[in-house]
Amino acid sequence: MMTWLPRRAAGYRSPVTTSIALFTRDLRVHDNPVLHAAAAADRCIPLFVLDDAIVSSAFFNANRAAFLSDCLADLDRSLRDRGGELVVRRGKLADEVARVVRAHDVTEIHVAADVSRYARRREEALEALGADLHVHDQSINAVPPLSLTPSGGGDHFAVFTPYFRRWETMHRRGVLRAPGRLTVPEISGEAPGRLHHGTPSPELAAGGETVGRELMADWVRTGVEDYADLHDALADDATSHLSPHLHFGTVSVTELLDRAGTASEGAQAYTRQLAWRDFHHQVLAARPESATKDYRTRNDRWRRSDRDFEAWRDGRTGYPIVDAAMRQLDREGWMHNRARLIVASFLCKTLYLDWRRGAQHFVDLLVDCDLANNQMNWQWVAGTGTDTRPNRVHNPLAQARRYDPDGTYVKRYLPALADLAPQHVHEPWTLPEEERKALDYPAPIVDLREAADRFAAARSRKR
DNA sequence: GGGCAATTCAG
DNA sequence: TGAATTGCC
Repeated sequence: MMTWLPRRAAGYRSPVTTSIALFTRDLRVHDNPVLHAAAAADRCIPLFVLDDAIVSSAFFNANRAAFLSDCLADLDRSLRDRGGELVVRRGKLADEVARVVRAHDVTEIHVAADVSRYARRREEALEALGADLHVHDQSINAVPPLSLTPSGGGDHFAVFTPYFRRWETMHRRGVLRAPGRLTVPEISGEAPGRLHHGTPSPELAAGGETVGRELMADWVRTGVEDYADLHDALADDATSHLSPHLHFGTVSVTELLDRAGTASEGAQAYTRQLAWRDFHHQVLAARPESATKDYRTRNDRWRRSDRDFEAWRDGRTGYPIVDAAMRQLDREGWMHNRARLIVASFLCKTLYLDWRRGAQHFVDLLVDCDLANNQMNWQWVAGTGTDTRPNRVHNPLAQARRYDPDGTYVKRYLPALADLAPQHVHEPWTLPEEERKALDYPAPIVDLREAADRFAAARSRKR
């Protein structure tokens, strides 16, 4: 038998350093601590593993698969511009990384920190591969979950405002440059193919860092200053549309906060929204069971009506503001934030159906769907979350008149109502009999007065 | 400085 | 209504 030294035998030092930059939810070359550090090695392998565990989970969907495909293709182009490429593998993450480690004498693995159980296991598995593991600042939040606790004790904040006061005082790291040239060992040479995972929404936005950075640039230049005034105006759609980019890390939240600044009222309001994201992440990190269980139960005995749920899901409730929003979700894989609030409240408070069903439908369609934000916002609306006013009900008509006064938003997604005057568009049942019958639009499935009474009665009975 | 009541204020 | 902070001992 020939003498053969294991590569990682004690005392052995490879003459060259070879790193893996393992991309996770940071699919960008700018302001990426992982890539920045990994690129300092002699050779660097930018790697993304499409983990079977994620692809087969109930939290993956066709829209996120399509968006992710865009992200990987764009990342590959950016890396090729720098002399590198993106290596994409599919399978069990640790196995795939191990294969690359063995095949290319990898000496160091760089990855971003993350608090989810999945991510902690990933770290353990990477630790066992023999190369030095460098876990960098997490990229998902501006302030990492569980790094702030109330001064009076407790492992997390349960109310937003005191959290935000502390959040604002936290130091943020500086924004990192994209690496210049990369030296990647001879490896695969093939651009990542598209991932097929069902049919995406027809008007799904494109993904990728290039698109994300353009959106960010436009947003900080012309959008954010009006955010305070316009963020709830449904028809204007004057929100950033950056949520899927924040989810996949094609835009860095640290860079975004830096560039948005706090000069205008709009920038301050927007910063607050980004802090809500971190707030929800720290709630779910501390109470992971809140993804499926009431954070604070109100002992609701939710109705179980498939008929009502399906009418809501398919945009056939007879309330135009609700139905338009559900059509937007179907068409774009995205929904205006104010509309999310309205439809969620309609499901939980008006129809009195379980928030989990609604949350799961969002998970199934939203391109930006983030578990912590989705579940905790649903719980907030349902009154089982961190809202300190658990009985608050959003009246869909009041919301519609206030945030879509002339019905432009409703008409955009419900062409059947295109010719209605503003005073009828949100309540087509007020039209004269014949005109109403001529509309291809259903009658309301529920009476708001009765629904409010039902909710109040259910809540008072159970306290 | 720990523990408690009072106070403040919340998407 | 209840969480967080503040003020008091």
